Amino acid sequence: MSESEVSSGEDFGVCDKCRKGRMVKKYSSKNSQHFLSCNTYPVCKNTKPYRSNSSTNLAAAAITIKDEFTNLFKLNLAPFPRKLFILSADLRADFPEAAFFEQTKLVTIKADPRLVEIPLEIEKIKFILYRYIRHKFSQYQGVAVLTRKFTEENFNEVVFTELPHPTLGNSYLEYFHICQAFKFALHYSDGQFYLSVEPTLRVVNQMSVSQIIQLYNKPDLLEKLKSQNTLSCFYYITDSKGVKWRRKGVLADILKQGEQEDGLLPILQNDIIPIFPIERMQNIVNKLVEKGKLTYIDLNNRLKGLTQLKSQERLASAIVLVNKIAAILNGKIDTTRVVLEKQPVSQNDFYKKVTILSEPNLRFDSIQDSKKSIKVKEGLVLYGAYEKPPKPVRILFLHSAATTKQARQFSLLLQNGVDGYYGFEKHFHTTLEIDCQIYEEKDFEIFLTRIVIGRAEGYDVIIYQLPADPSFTKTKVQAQLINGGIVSQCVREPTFNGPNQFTLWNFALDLYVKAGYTPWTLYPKEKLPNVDLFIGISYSSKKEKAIAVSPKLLRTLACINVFSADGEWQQAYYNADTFDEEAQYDFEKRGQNVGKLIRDAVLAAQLGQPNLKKIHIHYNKIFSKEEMNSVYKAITKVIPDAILYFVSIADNHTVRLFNSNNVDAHQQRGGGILFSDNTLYYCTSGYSSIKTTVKGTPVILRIKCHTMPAQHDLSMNDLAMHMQALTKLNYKATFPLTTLPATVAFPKELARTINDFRSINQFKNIIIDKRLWWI
DNA sequence: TTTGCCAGAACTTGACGAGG
DNA sequence: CCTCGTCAAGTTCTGGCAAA
Repeated sequence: MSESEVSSGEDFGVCDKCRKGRMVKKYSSKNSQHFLSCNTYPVCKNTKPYRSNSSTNLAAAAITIKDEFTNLFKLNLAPFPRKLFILSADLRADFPEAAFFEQTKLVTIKADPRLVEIPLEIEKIKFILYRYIRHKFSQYQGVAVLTRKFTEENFNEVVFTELPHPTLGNSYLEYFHICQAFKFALHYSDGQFYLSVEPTLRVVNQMSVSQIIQLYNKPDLLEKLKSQNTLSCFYYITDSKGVKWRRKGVLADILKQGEQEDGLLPILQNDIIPIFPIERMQNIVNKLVEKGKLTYIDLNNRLKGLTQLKSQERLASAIVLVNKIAAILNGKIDTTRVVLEKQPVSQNDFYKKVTILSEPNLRFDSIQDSKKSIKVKEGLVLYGAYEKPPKPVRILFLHSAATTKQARQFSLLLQNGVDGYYGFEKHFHTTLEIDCQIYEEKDFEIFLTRIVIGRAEGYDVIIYQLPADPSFTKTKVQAQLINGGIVSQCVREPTFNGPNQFTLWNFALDLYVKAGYTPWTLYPKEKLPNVDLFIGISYSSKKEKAIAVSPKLLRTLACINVFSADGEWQQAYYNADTFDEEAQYDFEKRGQNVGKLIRDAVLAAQLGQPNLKKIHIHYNKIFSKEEMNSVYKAITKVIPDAILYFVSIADNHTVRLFNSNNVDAHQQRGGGILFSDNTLYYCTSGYSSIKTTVKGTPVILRIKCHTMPAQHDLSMNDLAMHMQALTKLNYKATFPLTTLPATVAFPKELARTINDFRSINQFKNIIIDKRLWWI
């Protein structure tokens, strides 16, 4: 070491050589680089290369961003394609740029008299662009195209191996390649294409073959590979155009071709990238540690810490990636110039922005409408529940003999409260009576049967602790009880063993709701605009658990309605339909069934609300045309002038919203953007006046709406208000809000529960009105 | 199975094209 | 017409943490 080193004073942990000194960052003027060295120098001469932690890189990459922005980046096409053409096979050679469309329909943007013209469709152009981007990536040197799951060769994701991870930093790269992968999606809004970039962490163990040989300390890789039956490898091949392609199945190829005459493998060693599962990586690390080759890294632990990227980091990663993509992408698809802007799009750039909506009030008394609050717990504490039943809620608590003490204690706490939970009566204005009953393990079955036969006379809800025998599952017991008309709540021993106030709160609310009472409703004076009735539907599919040779795929359609009587909102009706290949309902004919089911819901709602007209149907997926037509047909039979709003609500897309003015650049609850006349991105789960903690980056909802008939007093702002309100109707927890509105969350759960019952052959048509028995 | 919210992984379906 | 592979998109499961 020369004298020209300058210590920066930063600490980089204990020296792994002498275990006495600390590693510090120093600057060498000789090679103008930073490096790490032990501060006991010259006693200990340990040095390490200094790799700048990526967070600083990312900060530098974070270009100036506007107040409110998204993870969308403008993709400009100039001139904007006006026409699309089909490229026939015999003309392929004349259009080399179109070669990458080979696996799909051959479509090119270039105009040429020899080409067959097809109508312009945005979806088609999006498809072409998507292909183009992937194609470009695969050509770019230094960019490895990896797969979504690292065991197959899909060209779905692109990984920049040289990019360090913001949290792990570079040091990790010495032993594993921590790859920053991302998902991207193309969007089209108002004449403009956007690319959304979502970074996701992928850990891949990529080692060159020479490293493997070193690792196993054996030169005979071939033999080694032969013994690794499950080893899954990628390798690169170079095609005639000099393009590097990633291919799977190196093992098969090697075994097929064998060693070549010169003793070399048929594939260059450096082109092989073996991929191990994490468990295996961990073993390798352990071995290296034993050999003293590296300090121990608890990979799983490190990964756990990485699972939640805050908005700021997430966006910074995205920007780094977009810069890379832009460098690769900017160019031409024939005559159309493609340019990706590196600046994230501001929310103002969209056709319309949804400003933060105020938090709707909830009503906590069915008689006096002055008893309102925006917070659930506050409202319950101050005013009690919406319904205040005159008779006590009666519970039967079944528990094992071993947990008698804890169960009794739990019951007392539920009744009398602890910390911030003040007891059942204080909050719901109804007493809670709990009878504890001990069961012997071997008698549980008999016990259960006896309760079902007796119809649990005198009890509103049964709480049960599952016996140790694993054949009794929650699903099984719940099904048996509900088939006998008994509403139940399962509880685990750790839950009632020393519960905290939150547990008690949620549990008490659960009992109150399951006993059949409404804890709160929306505030009637803040009537939701343009809606008379909400209906939520959801499908669930699940493989039958039967031992049968070919288990059937079970599908269930559940339907909930939430309707208004004089502006007050409550869940009031549910129904579920099951599909069976042979039986009454065939999934293939779901288009018809969904119509029938929703018509029933409308008829039920009409009893309390004769002048139904505007009906919103919420769904977690995209509606098919068939479904919409079927529903429209069925409902207009009952209400000829009905206006239907088909609202699909998705939370599994790649678009995120940010706001640089907030902590971590998160988007608050209540904000959103209008993407088009009928598409809204809206945040329901960020920080708000009633939510003080947020983890990771808030997931936002994508709300698409179609109306039938196509007439329009449709305002997406109204839909945003609906979401804001409906996310507060979750009667499962006193947590003030949920991401998904109750209209979607409840049917989802109902459909799943019923499917669970069906998968163990415990399904009957359950008719228990006005009880949310499945939550 | 107190709950929900972020995550990731593994799985499935449905649409579609290629090829027999 | 059928089968199979590919790809996009959806579902289900699990973990860790915090909730007023």
